[in-house]
Amino acid sequence: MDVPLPHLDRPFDYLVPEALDADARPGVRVKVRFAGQLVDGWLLERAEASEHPKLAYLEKVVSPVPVLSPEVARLARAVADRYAGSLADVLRLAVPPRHARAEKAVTAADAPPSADADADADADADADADARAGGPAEVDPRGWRDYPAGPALLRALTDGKPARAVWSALPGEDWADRYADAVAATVAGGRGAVVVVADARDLDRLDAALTAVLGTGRHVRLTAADGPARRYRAFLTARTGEVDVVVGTRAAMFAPVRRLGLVAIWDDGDDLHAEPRAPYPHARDVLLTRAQLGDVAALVGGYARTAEAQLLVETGWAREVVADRAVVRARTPAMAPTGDDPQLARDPGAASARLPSLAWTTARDALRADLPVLVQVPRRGYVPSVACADCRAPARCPHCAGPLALPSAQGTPACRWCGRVAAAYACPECGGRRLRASVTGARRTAEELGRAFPGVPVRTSGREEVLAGVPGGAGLVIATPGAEPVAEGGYGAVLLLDSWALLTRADLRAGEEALRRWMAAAALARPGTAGGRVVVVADGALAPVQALLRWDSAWFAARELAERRELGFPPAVRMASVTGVAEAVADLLAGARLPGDAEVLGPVPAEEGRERMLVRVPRSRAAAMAEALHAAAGQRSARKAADPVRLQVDPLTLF
DNA sequence: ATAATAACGAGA
DNA sequence: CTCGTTATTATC
Repeated sequence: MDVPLPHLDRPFDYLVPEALDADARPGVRVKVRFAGQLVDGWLLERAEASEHPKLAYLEKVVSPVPVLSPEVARLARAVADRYAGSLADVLRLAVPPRHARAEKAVTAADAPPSADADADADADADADADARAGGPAEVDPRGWRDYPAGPALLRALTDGKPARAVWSALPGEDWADRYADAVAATVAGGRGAVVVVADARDLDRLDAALTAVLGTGRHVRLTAADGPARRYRAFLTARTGEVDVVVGTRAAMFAPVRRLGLVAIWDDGDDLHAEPRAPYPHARDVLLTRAQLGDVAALVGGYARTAEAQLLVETGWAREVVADRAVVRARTPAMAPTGDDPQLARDPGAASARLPSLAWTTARDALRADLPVLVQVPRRGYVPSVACADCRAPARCPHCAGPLALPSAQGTPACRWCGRVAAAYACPECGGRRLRASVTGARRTAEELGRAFPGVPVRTSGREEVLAGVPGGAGLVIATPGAEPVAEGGYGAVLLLDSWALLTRADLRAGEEALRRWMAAAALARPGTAGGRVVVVADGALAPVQALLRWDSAWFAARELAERRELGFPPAVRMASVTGVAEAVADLLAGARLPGDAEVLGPVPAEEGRERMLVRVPRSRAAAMAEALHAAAGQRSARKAADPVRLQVDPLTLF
């Protein structure tokens, strides 16, 4: 039933009229009379009989296309259960809104949707038989040879084995090519694949890599950004079994793929992988659930490793695929931190750009060698910098003249470049002591750096315009995190300027996120042996900085996970947040039959007028907690409690 | 939203 | 005890 009310989150039986008998197959959208009105629903299965005494008739079948595959139906139920949500909410995410014209186009071109699209088991058996007969040829492992476990992973994919890998990509790695290899290996074994990436740029890159390996017509891209018609069309192409490889952003995580053999996610730490609509599932977890339910291989990869991925490794659920230290060392650019740089601003050029001296000389040297330089700066609005409230002069660090910024509304201003706290700031222009927030984005930084290096072309890549790539040759590229273009031949230097802003965020994942962004940028530099250098403006003693310098995010993730175990934070435990007005939150928790070892923490203030409580249980109690919260939400919705409560399991931010 | 149903209380 | 009204709850 396509109603989000939690107390109606169960199947209902209907009679099928003679006229609809042929169309009324599992997976079709239907309309039924429910509580007096017509509502949308899903036909989950046909049955001979019903327990229910008086049944109503199905009103109509919206479309004879069984858009909901059995595998996805099962997955959606599991995801709803994990996230204390309703099946209807998950199905809304899993099946894109119907687009009649697109449907007509696909089903007309295709043979009418046949039942054997769902004959997954039989097809699997065939594929397995092929594999045993020594049929599918091994695909060339190419770059996977750099990782000792790589070739075996590809072999397992071709053999249709449910291998599970956590992959730490080397700097400079062409991850899209490696994912294309993994997909090709799966396809060679007669199975399909679903690959999820964070944004459109990553998708374009993966799409191109797949086209190079598989040719055209073997895969389809599925993303909400392509618009409703194209999205639905792509969805149907997969659903009808016309293609069995789907790549996309998180909208693709539920993509129906015939004979699914591999689910993969790239850069699972990117917060774009978290679905913002109820029940807020994370693409990584949806894909892993899918792998678990279906005997499907899973690949979780990134330059940086998340604590969640580390947990997969430590519990033995997945195997790590990492390069040997010698290979890592050979591929890593020369890295240097510049925390307390005594040389600061002595150089006239550095002074004009207000850059730490090491950053400036590194950039200068790369430009002289006719190599491009990447400068990573904070996203506009991400961390507001501050100006004098009286004369509007930008507030500068008394030590290094870097921009001051406020970590939060009530925080003390500190320098974004050297990290020093400016507790007793006084404006050098007018002596004012009050500060106001202002914004210094990538553009401003670009102007300043452009002046420091006259005659060098300056490009910016950020929110408004994201560059996919830049040519080799001397040039400055100013990019916000996640928008760094790939440089032909690699960057000669990468400067990471937003360390302070990243590291001081009051967030459980601040360190992990900083490392993730640094590694994503540093990965675009040439190896140290080819002159590539990375300067991170941060204290070299900090753990995330250490991890970057050694290119060892596995070490950092293990440390991070250990810390979260100690503190009792996800993913070491399962948490749920309950958000709403105070009475509603209290009401829901009072009605929830939580497992005995559940801890209720809070309240912490949330958006205006609301508060947030956290429920924490050991991972073994996760299902029971979700069930209890969902049931409690059901009780509330059944008695039409006025104030809504938002339930989030493993919310991305905890504070 | 709406209909069935339980609960309640006043009057016979 | 019955009838009429109101709260409750299930909705095929």
